[in-house]
Amino acid sequence: MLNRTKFKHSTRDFVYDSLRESIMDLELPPGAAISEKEISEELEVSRTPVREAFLRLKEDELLTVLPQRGSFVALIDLDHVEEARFLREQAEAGIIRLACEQFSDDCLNKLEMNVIEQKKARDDDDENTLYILDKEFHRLLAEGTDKHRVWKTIQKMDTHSMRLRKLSIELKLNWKKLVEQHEAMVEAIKEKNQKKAEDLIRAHLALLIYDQKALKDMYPDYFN
Amino acid sequence: MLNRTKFKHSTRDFVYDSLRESIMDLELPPGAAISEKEISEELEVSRTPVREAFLRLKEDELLTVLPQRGSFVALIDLDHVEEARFLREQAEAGIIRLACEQFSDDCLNKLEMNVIEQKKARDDDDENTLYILDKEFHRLLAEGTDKHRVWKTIQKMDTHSMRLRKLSIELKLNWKKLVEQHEAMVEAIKEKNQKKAEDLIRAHLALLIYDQKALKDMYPDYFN
DNA sequence: TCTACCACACTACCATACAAGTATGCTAGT
DNA sequence: ACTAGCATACTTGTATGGTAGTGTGGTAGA
Repeated sequence: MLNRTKFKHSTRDFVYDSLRESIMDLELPPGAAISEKEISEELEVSRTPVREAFLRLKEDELLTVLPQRGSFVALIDLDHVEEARFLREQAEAGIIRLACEQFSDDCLNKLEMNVIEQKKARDDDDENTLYILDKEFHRLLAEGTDKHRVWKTIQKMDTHSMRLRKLSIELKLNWKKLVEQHEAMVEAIKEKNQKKAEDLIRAHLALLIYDQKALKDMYPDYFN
Repeated sequence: MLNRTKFKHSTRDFVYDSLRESIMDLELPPGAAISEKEISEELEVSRTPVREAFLRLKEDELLTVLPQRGSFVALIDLDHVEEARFLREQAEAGIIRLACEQFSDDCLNKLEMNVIEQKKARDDDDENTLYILDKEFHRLLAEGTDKHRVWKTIQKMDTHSMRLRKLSIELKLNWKKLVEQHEAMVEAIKEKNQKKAEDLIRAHLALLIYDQKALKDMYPDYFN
């Protein structure tokens, strides 16, 4: 559980971050009923900031609010997952083409450093670090091409997909291949080979389509 | 001014829609200071739904909230405008490629009907209708490829761009060319020619980069 | 005249009270 | 036994009071 005092932000943000984290960790599973009052007592704040956090989560499609009835953690929507993946693929394809044109040496360096760390983590079988570095790699691409908001938008849509992934504990991503792909992308950017870079990143993101059907059979109550 | 009774939705939505419309129409110009109390008195509702509407507008980057100081209509951010256009271009390029693969006859019909109406409006010099039909055309592409959320996301990012456009009263879009492009796109989809369709829509969206510098010089206070 | 300080008005933030809609289970009547 | 209907305990929606932080203008003092 998060600690309120750790946040320099508002109570509202504290509640929002707490709930979002709980939902993402599936500590609050899809379909779970939560009420403003219950959460406010649990976090020892009043209903107002809780309510405001609820509204934000509703905007994020992470909470379904039924007036006078109750609020429920949103079920995982596979259409949502696919749309998020689709938008991400299109956006990142465009971003990496831009990167080939305008990436600064500084940005390129950061990217290369990141890949080096990825290799290290891969050799250490440190999947957690790899997960973080992978995310960071794509963020660097977006930041380096001045597409901060695009990145934020993509991340915001990626929530259902992230929960799906969390669901699949046994999911064994092929990290070796992922790291190689990242390395190849950096090469393509250095060569300013737009076509190659775009093809690489599209293939890369296609790997994120893992077996949804099996998961849906295993946890039918979590899907809509 | 909107009328509250027209809304079957909540007071919160009424306030949100009212404010959003005012901001988009530049009735509330960029930089304008508004307060919860002021709006609540104006719309004759309590501060709570106003506050909740403020928070949503903040999420949309349409309102800058400074705690204990005040809330201000967000200045137009040209970086924001470009990022929105960029994301839209990437997304719609992907969508139209999909449309070439999987568009149903029904969707294609709707699209053709839309273009016919566009031609009529063009011949009548009815720019307002053309504006709506243009928007509808792109929405049909997204809906027909089951990318409703992608469309919603793009629209949500398009707010700064829409205000910029509103600012340029004298902006004379070349509707004749736009309609022809739309027609050509439908042709490309019918031919299932992905490359042609994609090239067309990218060129189409590039037309939306109009003279930002002149506008910024004309209304320096509206930009950041 | 200039400056330091303070009172005041204003803000958004949070807590709480009340209103209104909904689901559920008990009870009275058949 | 069964059902209609109401009491009740929930829910979210709205209203309002109080708190703490911020900017400003006036004033007292040098």
